[in-house]
Amino acid sequence: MVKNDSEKQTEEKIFEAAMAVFEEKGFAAARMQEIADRAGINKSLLHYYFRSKDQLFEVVFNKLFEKMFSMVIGIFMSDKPFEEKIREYYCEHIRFFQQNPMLPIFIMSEISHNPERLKKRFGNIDYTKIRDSVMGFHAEEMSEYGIKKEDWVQFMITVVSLTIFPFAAKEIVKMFLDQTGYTKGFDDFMNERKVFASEFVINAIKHMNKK
Amino acid sequence: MVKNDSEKQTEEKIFEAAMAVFEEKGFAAARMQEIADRAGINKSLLHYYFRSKDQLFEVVFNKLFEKMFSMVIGIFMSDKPFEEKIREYYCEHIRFFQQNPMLPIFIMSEISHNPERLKKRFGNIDYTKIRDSVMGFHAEEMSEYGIKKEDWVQFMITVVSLTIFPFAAKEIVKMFLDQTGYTKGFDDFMNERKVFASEFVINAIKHMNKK
DNA sequence: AATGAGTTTAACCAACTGGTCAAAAATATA
DNA sequence: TATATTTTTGACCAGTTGGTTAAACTCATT
Repeated sequence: MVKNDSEKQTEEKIFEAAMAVFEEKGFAAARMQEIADRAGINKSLLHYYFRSKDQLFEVVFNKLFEKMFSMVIGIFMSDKPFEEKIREYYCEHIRFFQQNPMLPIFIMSEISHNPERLKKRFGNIDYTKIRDSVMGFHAEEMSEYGIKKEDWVQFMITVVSLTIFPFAAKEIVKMFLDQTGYTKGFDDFMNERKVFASEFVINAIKHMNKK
Repeated sequence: MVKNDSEKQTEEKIFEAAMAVFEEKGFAAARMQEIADRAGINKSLLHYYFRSKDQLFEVVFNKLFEKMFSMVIGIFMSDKPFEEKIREYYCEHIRFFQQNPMLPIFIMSEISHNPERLKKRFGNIDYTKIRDSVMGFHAEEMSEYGIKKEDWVQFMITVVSLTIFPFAAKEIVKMFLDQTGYTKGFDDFMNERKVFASEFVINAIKHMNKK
């Protein structure tokens, strides 16, 4: 099978349309016809390039999961000083999700409705290396800040929660902002959150051993 | 129309089955036939009691949203000392979601896929009273802990994030626990989180004004 | 120009899905 | 018991959905 330019173009068009529709509607509510329409091609062509809806979804899901995953664990892979790292992370992290606001809810929703997909994805990959590098790397800082080793995962989940949740619950937060008379919009709120979350986390860990 | 016992029984059976199916599958993937099966009745009977799928879903959604909402803002309505309040909140909050693990992702997913539902629900309700009582009530504590008034919403979102996110991303967290060699299960992790989250938040706010 | 492999399309299909309806069963009313 | 009312059911329907297929089109190679 010789892949020429036009094929790659078509496949990409389909893939991008599929990403958009799946992310927007979720698997169950997504329609193959709509994907075809947005890609500007015939519906049969979807099945020509990707055999079935499930198969197309799987490719899309893996791509988007990778996108999200690498962003989320990015912080724990950098080698800057801890506090600087935190500030920089929240800054980048929030900026990224401002451009991909539906990504968190899409990933979480699809996984919770079909956990097998996650297991299938991660079953054959060995994350020992990443884990060790991440955990080993931060060992000094952990003890320096008084975070016990067994609380390491708690801490990571905590850091991540502060940005992902507001995006996942974006509409609820927006309503809340309205109700409380916040005049600026969601984006401004999240921009302010870059600083708030950083300072909050840094304050918390600075005094963990001074209980 | 005289409502006798059997009617109420049937209606309730339908309602509970609908709650279960909708919460488990989400609106788009939920099937009226499955709801009927779980309720142990004929499918036509669904339409007899609740005209359409949309209507049945709306009732279920409102019920579940109320359930979640009252739990989430519960903390901000109590009159105990701040730190005690925080500890108690995380304890109850996590215990509650351990019994309703799908609730957060269901609410967030459905709202993000159909924000109009939220607006419809809250459009005609005046939350000024709640807002004022909550915000007015905590005014002293806010200043005492050095939380600026404009950061109040940031703080609330932060507190709530720490428990809701791990449940919404339950499967991902579980995978993460496996990967990092955490031998105990998700429930144990969340039990430990009751303490971790409390101390984390308390540490953070204790030193907010001592920057 | 003829060939042939890869690409795109229109027409079509079987299964599913929410929803209807008239009849039957159950229950209340007289 | 006879009648009216409400509850429950099975059969059915129209629209939708993922997927198939055979024919048509494109285009490089000969």
